Amino acid sequence: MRFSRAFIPTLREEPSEAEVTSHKLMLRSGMIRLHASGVYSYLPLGWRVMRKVEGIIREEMERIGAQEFLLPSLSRRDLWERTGRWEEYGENMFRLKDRRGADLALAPTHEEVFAEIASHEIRSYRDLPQIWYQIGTKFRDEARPRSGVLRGRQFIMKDSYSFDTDEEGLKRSYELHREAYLKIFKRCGLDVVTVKAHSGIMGGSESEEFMVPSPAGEDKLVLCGSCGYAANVEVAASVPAPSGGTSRPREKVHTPGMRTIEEVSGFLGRPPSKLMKSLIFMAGERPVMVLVRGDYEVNEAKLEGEIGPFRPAEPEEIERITGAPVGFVGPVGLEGVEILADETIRGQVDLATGANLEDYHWVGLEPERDFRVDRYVDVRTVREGDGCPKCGAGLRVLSAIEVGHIFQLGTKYSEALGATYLDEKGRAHPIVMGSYGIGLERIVASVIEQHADESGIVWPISIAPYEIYILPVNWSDPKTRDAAEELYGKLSDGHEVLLDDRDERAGVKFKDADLLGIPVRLTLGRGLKDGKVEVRRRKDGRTWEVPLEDAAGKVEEVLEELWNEVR
RNA sequence: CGGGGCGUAGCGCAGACAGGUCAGCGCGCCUGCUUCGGGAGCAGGAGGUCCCCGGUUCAAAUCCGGGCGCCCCGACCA
Repeated sequence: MRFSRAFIPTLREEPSEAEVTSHKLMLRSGMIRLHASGVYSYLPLGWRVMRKVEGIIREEMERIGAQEFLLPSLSRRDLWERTGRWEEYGENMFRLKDRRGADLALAPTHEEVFAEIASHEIRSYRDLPQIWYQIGTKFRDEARPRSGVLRGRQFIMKDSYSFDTDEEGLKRSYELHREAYLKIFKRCGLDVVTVKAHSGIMGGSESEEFMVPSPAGEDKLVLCGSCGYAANVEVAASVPAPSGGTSRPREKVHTPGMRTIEEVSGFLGRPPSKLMKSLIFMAGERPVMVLVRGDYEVNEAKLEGEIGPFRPAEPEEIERITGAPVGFVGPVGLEGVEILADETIRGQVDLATGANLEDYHWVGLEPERDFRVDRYVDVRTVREGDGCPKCGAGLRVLSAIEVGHIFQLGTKYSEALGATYLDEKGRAHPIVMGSYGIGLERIVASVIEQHADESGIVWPISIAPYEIYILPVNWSDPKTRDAAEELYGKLSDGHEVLLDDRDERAGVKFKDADLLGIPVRLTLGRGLKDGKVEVRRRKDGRTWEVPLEDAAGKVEEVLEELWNEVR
């Protein structure tokens, strides 16, 4: 491609709308433009990268025997009602009506649609297993799109679905995906961490996420540096830091206006770890009190696992249930409400919490001695420095981007949609399903987050929009031009080459070349009078002066090394 | 959905909380000359419904009301 004819609208200044590195660079390099909040147009350069990623994914999916489909984005209401997700997805699903008033959704994912096909077409155990996939557009009306392409309302995903006769088969399909995913990320030049995850609205048992550590990420990842334990903070366990204290009789103290942990802690002169948070949640109509040590937060994903869907109680409800206003509630003497205590409360002495009386707190509390605990559970959010649940070493908490998620769904969808098969004895069983997703633009953005410097993007060779950037310093000089044209012709046979034939100053070309992040640059400039050209590697700036006639060979050599890094 | 910020030329911004002499700056774009290995210099030039609608006023980018859009924090989220 000749730069003079290419549509690559680079920006020399940072667009004010962008915050994170990948977003800024994707705009500046002319990969994308905003169309609406969370909705982007892919310009040629950006689309080239997306297609490279798509190609890698497709190869690895085909390698595990997956077959490509293309399913519709418009989806019938009744299908989603049969699995309960028409309701469950709520505001996050784009909905529309056709001219007859029939309800349709823009599909946010395709479990239902694939499962429905399976329900119609798969009849016998002989038809199984199957792995089906597609690469297509998903729609989710996110409450807050952000970080450019990282959380969009319209995005491209590779989603696949496995269909097996039993759990054992599911595990095999799941493992195939896990390995394929690791290859895909490796080939895209991404370092990922695999973590245990929360299944959420997808349902099912086992689920793992593929995370790219990055400050731009929205997820929190818990990592043990010594044994390798890794989990999403939504499900991570830990050994809490000890809090000490000595047993004493309980005592009611006057704490006028002291409601928050900070206020009570300061007023009573005791650390938050010697306080106890007493929180009221509503699981449907049923109130539940949750107790957790004052220096920890309740983890909503974990709590949902214990009590099902819930919401925090309203202030009026809290007062009705405990007789005290928010900030002064506690478990002592509380009847008719289930009391769950986080493990951080077990065996504690001298805790302080609300006395169910305005302006009063208890101190010196001990669980079971002073208040009832119906169940001990793990519902706290892990903190940096907590002990690893496996080896006890200190845990780290990092931000990360979720680039892939794999689920062992089981029979949730097949049962709801009647997707069954007949076994050898003619008995019907629900098909056992798995579902597996990779976000394409998240891969692209993550790669930029991991591979960029002050000057711009540093593409891994495998997904670079072009492999070689030929930079003739002075395009109006005939000798330079001839040499550039010759190399362009030679290298274009087998490679994707961008020839900067613009009549621009050298500085402009260098800046653009760095910004675009093409892995290998070939500069034709002052050395040319001695028959020399310069080969430069984008990632580390290493350069080689070589005779013009050896240039193509040297480029091939550098490219080969770059390819070796992503194989 | 709560909180905050913003919307003026293609991009980045000033002007507004003192209404008029306020349609501005830098970059980019076009023309010419010079320059030519890290976002050139000089000269000339094009380009704007000041987000939209309504109101106040002799007069509105500026004040008031309503709306739309974008970004950030939080809630939310496979």
